[in-house]
Amino acid sequence: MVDSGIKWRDFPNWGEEMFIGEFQHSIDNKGRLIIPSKFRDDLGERFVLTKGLDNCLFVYPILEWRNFEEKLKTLPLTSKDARAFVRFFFSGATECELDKQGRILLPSNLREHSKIEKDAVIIGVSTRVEIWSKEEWDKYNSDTSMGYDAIAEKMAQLGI
Amino acid sequence: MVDSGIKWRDFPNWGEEMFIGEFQHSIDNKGRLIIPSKFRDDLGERFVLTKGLDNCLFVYPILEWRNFEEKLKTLPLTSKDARAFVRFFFSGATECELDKQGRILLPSNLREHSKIEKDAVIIGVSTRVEIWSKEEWDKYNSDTSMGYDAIAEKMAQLGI
DNA sequence: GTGTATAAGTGGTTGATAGTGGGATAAAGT
DNA sequence: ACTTTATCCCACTATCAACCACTTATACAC
Repeated sequence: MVDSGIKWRDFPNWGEEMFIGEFQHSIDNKGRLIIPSKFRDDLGERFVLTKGLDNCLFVYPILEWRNFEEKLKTLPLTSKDARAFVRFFFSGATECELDKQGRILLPSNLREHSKIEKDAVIIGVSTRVEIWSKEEWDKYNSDTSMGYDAIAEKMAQLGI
Repeated sequence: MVDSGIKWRDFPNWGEEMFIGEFQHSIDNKGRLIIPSKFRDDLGERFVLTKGLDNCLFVYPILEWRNFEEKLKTLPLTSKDARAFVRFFFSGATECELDKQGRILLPSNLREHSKIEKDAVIIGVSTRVEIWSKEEWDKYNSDTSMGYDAIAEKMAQLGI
């Protein structure tokens, strides 16, 4: 087989990327945040950052986002809830690009939403990456930390 | 990542413009408002500005507006609500153009409708752009912000 | 282990562009 | 004609993106 020079990872979200792991980085004084190198290939050159649930930020590869967009577009303009839902995600989204050092610039509205002051935690969650303020992440983990028994029970319920 | 020369726009499903993001600008003393540069290309030189729902203004690229018009036309003339809905959008509509610095002049009836005094928030919402008074946007977000549980539920419904 | 090479992470500088304000000019309304 | 409103153009400033230099961490050979 001739090597075209094109690798599967040149197609963001092509294969079965799965984001895993937890990384800690801090925001520099210009609002830039490093994306861990483990995630860079699978996110691609450009990806979408949006407001997420529980005060974190979601990072989606472009194709994943387009998929999401298409679904949002089908919601009716006449429903008040739908308008709020759609506004939340679209207004909270930014397309971003890595600089040559593998960083992105966090827009101020997203920084506010995620309450990130200085230290951030970046975690891989299956098809997306999430960005948390360290404080919020710690709080979340202590608040919702189920004991291992509880986790095991939940897993059993889900048939794992 | 190695640049394979393959760009995202080479993929199908690129075409349609999608507005995303949140920007904040103020109206100058001549009543002019900056349209964020990210939106300018997709809006084109001339576009349609009209009254929107929830006390904001809608901005549609010409093509999207025609689309929207077609949908409005299909509404039954026999329904009182439908007639009001149609009048609302048509009567508020103005075609406008950017000046060379990328600004528009807000007609006074629309300025009144949106209650914009000084600070405005411009957000991308899928196929349209919305213009809010900062006060109204903040109020909207605190009043109607759906809880994360509600958002999560909606996401689940959409299969995201 | 130690030393070296490579990659990842950090910080600052600079040039380009977007945003902002205002004066001059033109068009429109009275 | 005169006032008002809108458009054009220029100058200034803030912000962002590209670039460069350096430090720290990781991988690998010996």
